[in-house]
Amino acid sequence: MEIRELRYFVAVAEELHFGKAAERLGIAQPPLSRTITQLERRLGTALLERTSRKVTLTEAGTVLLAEGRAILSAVTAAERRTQRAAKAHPSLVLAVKSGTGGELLTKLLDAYAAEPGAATVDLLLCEAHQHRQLLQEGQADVALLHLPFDSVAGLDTETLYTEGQVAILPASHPLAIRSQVRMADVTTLPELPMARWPGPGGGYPEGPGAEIRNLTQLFQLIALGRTTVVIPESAGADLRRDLAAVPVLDAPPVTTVIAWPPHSRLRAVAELVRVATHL
Amino acid sequence: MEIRELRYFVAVAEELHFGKAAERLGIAQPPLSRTITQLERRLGTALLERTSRKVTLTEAGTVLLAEGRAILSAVTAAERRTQRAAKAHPSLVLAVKSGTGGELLTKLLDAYAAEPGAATVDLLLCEAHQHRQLLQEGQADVALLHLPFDSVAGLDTETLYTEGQVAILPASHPLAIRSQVRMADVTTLPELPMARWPGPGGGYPEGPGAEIRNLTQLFQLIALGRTTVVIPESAGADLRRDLAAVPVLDAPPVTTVIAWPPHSRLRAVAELVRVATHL
DNA sequence: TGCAGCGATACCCGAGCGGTATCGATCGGC
DNA sequence: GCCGATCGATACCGCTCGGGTATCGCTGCA
Repeated sequence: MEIRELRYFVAVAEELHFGKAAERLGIAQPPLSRTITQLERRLGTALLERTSRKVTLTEAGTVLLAEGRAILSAVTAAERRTQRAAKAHPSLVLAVKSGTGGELLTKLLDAYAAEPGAATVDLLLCEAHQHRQLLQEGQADVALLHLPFDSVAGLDTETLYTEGQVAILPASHPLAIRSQVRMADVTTLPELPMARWPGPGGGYPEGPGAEIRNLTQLFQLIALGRTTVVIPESAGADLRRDLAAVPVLDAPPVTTVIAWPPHSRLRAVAELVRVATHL
Repeated sequence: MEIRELRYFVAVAEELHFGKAAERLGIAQPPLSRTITQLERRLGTALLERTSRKVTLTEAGTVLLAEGRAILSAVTAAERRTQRAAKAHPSLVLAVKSGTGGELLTKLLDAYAAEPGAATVDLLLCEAHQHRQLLQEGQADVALLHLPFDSVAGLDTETLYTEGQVAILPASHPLAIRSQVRMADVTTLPELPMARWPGPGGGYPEGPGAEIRNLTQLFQLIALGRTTVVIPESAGADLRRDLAAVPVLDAPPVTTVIAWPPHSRLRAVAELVRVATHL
C-alpha cells in the first residue's frame, strides 16, 4: 500500500464521488478509478460499492478510511517534525488553549527555562479541540489538556493536577453572594442560559446560550448579564471586578494533563514533562 | 513522502550501511542511494551523514526513524484490519499474556458472549511485551495489559481493576508461613535470587536469577527452590501444592487495563470494552 | 425514449524506478 | 607509502506504471 493510494482512497471515501474527489486531488477521474481498483485488488477486498449513481463504503472501506486518515496525518507530522529537528536551535512548541491555567503555565515555563540546556519554548495558542490535531500533525510537540473535556486517545499523558469548577456570574446576580452552588442552580436559570462552546467539528450544539470562542468574549457577555458558564477554578482566577466566581459542588473535577505524541524521542519533551510533574 | 521512501530510509537508518540495507530490501544499492538523496531533497534536510567508511544519523534522521517505524507499522496494521473487516463474520482478537488474570478473563468472555450480536472472540496468547506490537500492527484488536509493567503509550485504555502482589515461595521456605512480607525480605534472599523476565527487546537483564519465559517454567523452578518471584495476586491463585503465596505489603499495586488502538471504529471493540468496565 | 450524470475502459505518452557499469574516496595491510 | 578492498555516488539504459484524453455503458429522470 502506498501513500498516494491512501490519499486517493480517503478523498473518494470522503466525497463518495469519483469526479469530485479527482477534482480535489487535482487529477483526472480515470486514473483515480484505476488506482482505487488497484488498491482493492492489492488488499483483496472491495472498499467501495459503486453503481453509476451512488458510491458507498463497505465495512472494510470504513475501517480503511479511519486508518488512512490517521496514517496521512502521521505522515505530515513526520515531515514537519523532521524538518523542525533539522533546525540549528530546535524549539519546542507547546499548545495551550488561550486562558489555560495561568499560574501553572507561568511556573512551568519558568521552571523549564531554568533547566540547563533548555530549548526555547514557543507557545501555540489554540482553540479548544484543536490540540489533538496539532499534536498528531506535528505542529505542536506538547500540549496542556483538560480532562474530561479533551480526548487523550492515542496520546501519552502525565497528570499535573485536579481542580474543582466554579460558576462565573455577574457580581450583581443573587447567586453571586453564595459561598457554593450546585449544577442545578446555575444550569436552570432562564435569564442566564449556559454559554455554548464549539464542538470537535467547530460547530455549536443547539441551545439558547451565547456562542463563545474565548474567555474575553465570554466574560464580557457574563458581565452584560447575558449568559453564565461553569469553568475550572484556575480559569476563573483574576476576574474582572463585575464578575463573581462561585464554587460548584457537584461539577465534575477537571484534570489538567500534559500530553505529547507517543514515540516522541525529543529530549526536550521528556525534560519538559519531567519538570511539569515535579512542580 | 511515500511509503517506499520511508521503508528504504528505515532500512538504511537501521543498518547504517547502504549495501546491507539494499540487500535486505531486495534491490541494488544505487537506486537506494538515489531514493534517499531524493527524500532528503524533498524534506530539505540531511538525514544521514555519510563518508565512504561510515554512515550516521543526523538529528533529523533520528526523528524520522522513530516516526517512520510508527508509520510503517500503522500501514501494515491498516492492511490487516481492512482485510479482517472484510470477512463475513469478523472476529475480535484479544491479546493476553498467558497466565493473565484467570477469573477476570473467564468472566469477561462469558459476559461478552452473552451480549446480543457479540462477535467471536479469538484469544491470542502472547509473551510479555508483545501486546503493543500486536495492537499496533493490527494482529490484535484489544489487549489486557498490566500497569506499571506494560507501556500504554499511544493506546486507548480503560482501567479494570487494581490488585496487590504476592511473593511465590517454596512451601517449605521459612518465609512461606508468614502472613505478609516486604519487598526487602524477598529480594535479598541469597539462596533464592529473583527470576528475570525478558525485556522489551526480548533480552534478559543482568542478574543471578533464572531466565523465565512463562509461569509453568517459573513455578517449577520455585518448587525446586531455585528462584522466587513477586507477581500479581490473581496470577498466584490456584498454586501447586508445593508453592505458597505471601502478600507483599510494599510492592507496587498492579492495575489491569483493557487497551485498544486509538481511532478503532470497530463496534465489537467498543462493546467488549463496555462489558469489561461493567463487570 | 432521450438526455444527463457518473464510473469504467481503451489507449497513449512521459516520468521515474530499478538494473549494470563505473568512479572516487578512504582505510588497512604489507 | 603504496596498493587493494570497501563503500557510497554517478552515469546511463530499459521498462513499468502513473496520468492524460476520448469514449463507452449503465442508470435515473423528465
